[in-house]
Amino acid sequence: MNLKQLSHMLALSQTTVSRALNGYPEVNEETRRRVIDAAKRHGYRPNPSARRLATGKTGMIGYVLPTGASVDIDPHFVEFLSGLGDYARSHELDLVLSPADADDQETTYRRIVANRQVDAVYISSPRPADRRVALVNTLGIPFIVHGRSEGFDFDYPFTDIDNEGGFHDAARLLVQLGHRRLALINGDDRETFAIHRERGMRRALAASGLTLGERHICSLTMTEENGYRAARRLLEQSEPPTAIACSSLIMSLGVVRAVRDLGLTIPGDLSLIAHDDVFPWLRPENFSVPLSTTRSSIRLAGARVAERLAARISGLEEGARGEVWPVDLVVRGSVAGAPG
Amino acid sequence: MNLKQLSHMLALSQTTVSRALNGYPEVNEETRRRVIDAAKRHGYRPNPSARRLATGKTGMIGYVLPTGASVDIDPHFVEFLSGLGDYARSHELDLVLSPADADDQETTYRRIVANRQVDAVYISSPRPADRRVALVNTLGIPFIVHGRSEGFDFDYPFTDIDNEGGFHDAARLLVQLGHRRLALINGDDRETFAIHRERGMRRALAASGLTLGERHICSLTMTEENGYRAARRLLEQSEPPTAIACSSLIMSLGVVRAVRDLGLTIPGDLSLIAHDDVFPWLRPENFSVPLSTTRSSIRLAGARVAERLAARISGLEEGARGEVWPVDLVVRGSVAGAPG
DNA sequence: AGAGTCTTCCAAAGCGCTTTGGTCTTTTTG
DNA sequence: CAAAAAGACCAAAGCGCTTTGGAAGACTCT
Repeated sequence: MNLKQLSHMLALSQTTVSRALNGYPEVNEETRRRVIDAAKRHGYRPNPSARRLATGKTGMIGYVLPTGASVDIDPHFVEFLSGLGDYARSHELDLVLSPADADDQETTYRRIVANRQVDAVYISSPRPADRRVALVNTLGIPFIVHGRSEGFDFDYPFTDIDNEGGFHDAARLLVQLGHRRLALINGDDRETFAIHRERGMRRALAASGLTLGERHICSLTMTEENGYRAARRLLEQSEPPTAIACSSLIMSLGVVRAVRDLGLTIPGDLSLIAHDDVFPWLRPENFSVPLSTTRSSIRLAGARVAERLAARISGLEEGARGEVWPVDLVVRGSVAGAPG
Repeated sequence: MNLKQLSHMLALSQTTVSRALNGYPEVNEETRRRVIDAAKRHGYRPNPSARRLATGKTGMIGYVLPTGASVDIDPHFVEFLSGLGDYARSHELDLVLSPADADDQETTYRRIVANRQVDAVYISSPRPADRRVALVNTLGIPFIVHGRSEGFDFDYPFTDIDNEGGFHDAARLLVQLGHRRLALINGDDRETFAIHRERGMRRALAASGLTLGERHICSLTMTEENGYRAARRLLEQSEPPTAIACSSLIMSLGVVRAVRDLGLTIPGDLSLIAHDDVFPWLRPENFSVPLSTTRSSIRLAGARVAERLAARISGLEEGARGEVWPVDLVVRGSVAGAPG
C-alpha cells in the first residue's frame, strides 16, 4: 500500500493525502480525518526510503563505533545504550552504529554525513581538543557530545556529569577523615573525564595543603586486572596511601582483591571510594565491604542525549548549551578515619 | 557530485556510468576504466538513499533491541557487538539498532521488514519456540540466530556454541574428582542456552547414576547479586553441594563473595566452574582463586554472525545450516577433589 | 550480400515520497 | 457589490539512483 494507491482510493491527490498525514494546515479537518482513518485502516506507512530521498531526513541517529582487533568496547556503552533506547523507542528513532577503524574515524564521519545516513550523531568518551568534535562541528550535522572536550575556539552542545565536583567531594571527605596520603586510580588520562577527576581531587587536596604525588596516581584502561595492578603498585610503596579514589567499579574489584592479597583490610588500612555508573549487574552496596561511591547513572545520560538529539533534529533545540549533571557522593562502609 | 553531473562530464549516459561502476559486463573495459577513474578523482559516491529507493538494498543489518524501564541490556551484548563491528567495518556494513518494547518486538520486526530498513537481521538470546524466529522466517528476510531455538517444524540458520557439551564436560570432570552433590547456578532458564547447560550437566550426572535435585539448581538473571543469593541458598542447605557450575563470570563474583562470607574456601570446601564469554575487563585467571571455566569467545561469534549475514545478503549462503562451536574446558585452581 | 549476433551505449521509466506553484471556490472587506 | 484574501485542493516536478527496452554499429555466417 503506497501513497498512490491510498490517494486513488480516497479520490484525492497525493499532495493532499501527504499533507493531511503530515499535519500541514492547508487541508480541511474533515478531509484530514478521512485520510488518517483510511491510512490506519489499510495500514499505510510511508516508505522511509522514499521519504529519505525526498526530504533528506532519515529518522535515525548515528554513532561511529571505534573497532579493531585491539579495541574493546567499553561495558559502559551498553548501559548508555539502554538509556538511549528507552527514549528512542517511544519516538521511533533508530540508532545506526557505523563501525570504523579506531585510528581513522574521520573517514566514517565524513561518509555518514555526506551520504545523509543519519539526522544527528553523538560522540562519547571525548578527549581534549577531540578531532571528532571539531569535525562534526564543521560538517554541520546536529550532534551532542556525551562528556566534554576542551580547548576549542567554538562552543558545542554537550551533556556531561560533574566529574571534577564528584572527585573533589570524595577527596575532601577523605581528607576530613584524616587521610593525608591519597591516591587515584584513574581511567585512561587521555580522556577528559579522567582529567576532570584528577583535577577535582587535586583541588580538594590543595585546599588542605596536600598534593597528589606522581607515585600516587595511576591511569589505565578500566579492567579488573588493571585495578589490581594499580593497587599493588600503590600499596607496596614505602609510604602507601591510606585512601584511594578509583574511577570504576570494575577496577575496584581488582583493588579489593589486591588489598586482600596483601593482608590488608578495608576500611581499616585503606579507605576506598569508586565511581559508580550504576550497572544493574554489579552494585557497590554488594561488595564484601559496601563500597562508597560517586554515583551518576550513565543510563539516564543516554536517555538525555537521545532526547536532546531528537530536539535538535526537529529544531526545538539550538545553540551550544552544555549541561553538567551533579554527581552523588554515597558513603558506605568502605571509608573510615585514617589509620594510626 | 551526483550521477547526472558525473555522466555529463564524461559525455556518457547515466546508464553506462552506473553500469560501469557496478561491474556490469556490457560496458567496454576502457570506458569502465575512464569512469572509475573519474569517479575516484571527483570523489563520487552514489547516494545511498537513492540507491535504496531504486534497489531496496540498504547495506545495513538490523537488530531489534528490547528495551523498557525494567529491561537491562546484557553486558554480553557489547562484546558480541565488538565482534560484529570487526567484520562489518571491513565491509562497510552498518548496524541499525531498533529499540522495541521488550513485550512487543513483533511490531518492530514487521516495521523494519515492511519498510525495507535493513537487508538482514540477527536474533540473539533465543528461547524455545521463539516467536521472533518464527516471525522473521515467515517474513522472509535473511537472518541468523545467535544461539538456538527449538521446537519448530522448520529449520533455520544459526551459530551457537556447544553449551550442552561444555557443561557436560565440566560436570563430568567434577564427578571424576569425586563430587557427588553438584549444583547449577544458571541464567534465565527460559532461554535455550540455559536449558542446554542444564541438560548437559544432567547427562553427565546421569552417566554416574547421579541427579541434579530441584534444590540444587538456581536460575536467575546473571548479576553479581543473584550469584551471591543463589550461592547462599545452595550452601546453607542441610546437604550443601560440594561443587557448583555457574553460567556466568559476573555471577561467580557473587558466588565467591558468598563462599567467603560463609567462611568457606575454594576449592577446599567448594569447587567452582563458570562459563567465560571472554570479557577483556574480567578474567577468570585473575580471580583470587583462579577460576576454572568453560570458555567460548562471544566476540568471535559476533564476527561470525556478521560474516554469515553478509554472505546471505549477497546470496553466497543459503539454506538453514546451523553451526555449533566447541566450548573449551579450562581447568584452573578453583576445582579440586571432593572434600571428606 | 543479406541475415543474424555481439558489443556498446542510451533514453526514459520507474522507486514512493515531498514540495512548488498553481487553480478554483468561498469568505471577508472597504 | 466588486476586489481582495483565505481555504481547499491538485498536477507535476523533483530527490538520485537502477533497470528496461531498445538502437546503432561492427562482426560473423551461409
